[in-house]
Amino acid sequence: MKNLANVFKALSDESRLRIIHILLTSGELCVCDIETTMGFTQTKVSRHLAYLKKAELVTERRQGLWKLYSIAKSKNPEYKHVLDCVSEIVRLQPVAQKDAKLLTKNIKKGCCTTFSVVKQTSAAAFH
Amino acid sequence: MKNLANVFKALSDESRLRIIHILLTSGELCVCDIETTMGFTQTKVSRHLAYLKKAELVTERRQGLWKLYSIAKSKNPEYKHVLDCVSEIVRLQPVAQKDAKLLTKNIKKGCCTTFSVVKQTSAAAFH
DNA sequence: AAACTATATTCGTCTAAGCAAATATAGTCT
DNA sequence: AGACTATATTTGCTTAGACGAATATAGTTT
Repeated sequence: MKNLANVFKALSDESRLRIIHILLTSGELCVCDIETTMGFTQTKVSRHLAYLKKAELVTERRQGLWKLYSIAKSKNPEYKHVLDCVSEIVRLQPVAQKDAKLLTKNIKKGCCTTFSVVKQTSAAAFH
Repeated sequence: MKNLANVFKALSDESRLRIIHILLTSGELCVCDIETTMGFTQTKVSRHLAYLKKAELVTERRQGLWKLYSIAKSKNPEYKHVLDCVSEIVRLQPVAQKDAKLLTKNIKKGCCTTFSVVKQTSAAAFH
């Protein structure tokens, strides 16, 4: 129960809801992509991601110099259900739609240029 | 979006989740029933109910000396959906099941004796 | 090794919110 | 009106958390 309360606490902040939304729509992102998309400072994004990770809503993997964050797959189907509800709601919010647009624009022009290269290289390496 | 964050903030406390759960299972309760069921002080229950009311998760109506609280019907179907998910999850928590047992016991033996009478009388008055 | 880059953590400050004890309010009953 | 009862609010205290600025860490490149 306490755990459930903690999950909601993690969701009780507009910045974190927006981060969750863009991670849901994009799959996986590095910190600086989130920074530029949301117009937040590095500290702020990093702190919120740490909070989400602690609540086990998000996981991270290292890719060279970058850390790639994505939505955590919960073992608990109930939590997954809640997360789905949340994303349904968040998706409809005006700020979230603005974020989504900015995100695709950033990705198209390669906001994280250096990383894009790495990404392609490493993706190629898997084949 | 801020509103959504506020809803989650209201859900981010174990005491409030328990209150929501017993309101979901019981329909409508006065403050002292919640007090005795949960073993909380009057101040504590009242404060949390005020918080839930502010978040529009709960409504209240006066019945003589008592105030009866119940889960608010949201106009927004999305929120209702979230609430449903929440109750599904909360229902499975051990504390919630203990609460549920205590609640039925309290209601059976008429924890709010004076009110039970009023309730019957007023119920009778409707026919 | 040293410079560099992406991300994390610490520090100092401010606000929100949790709690119990005490007090206030609003209905009810005599 | 005055005693009484259920609920709400205030007070004083303590802790969590949000923020930016500064600093630390860890991996990379030369």
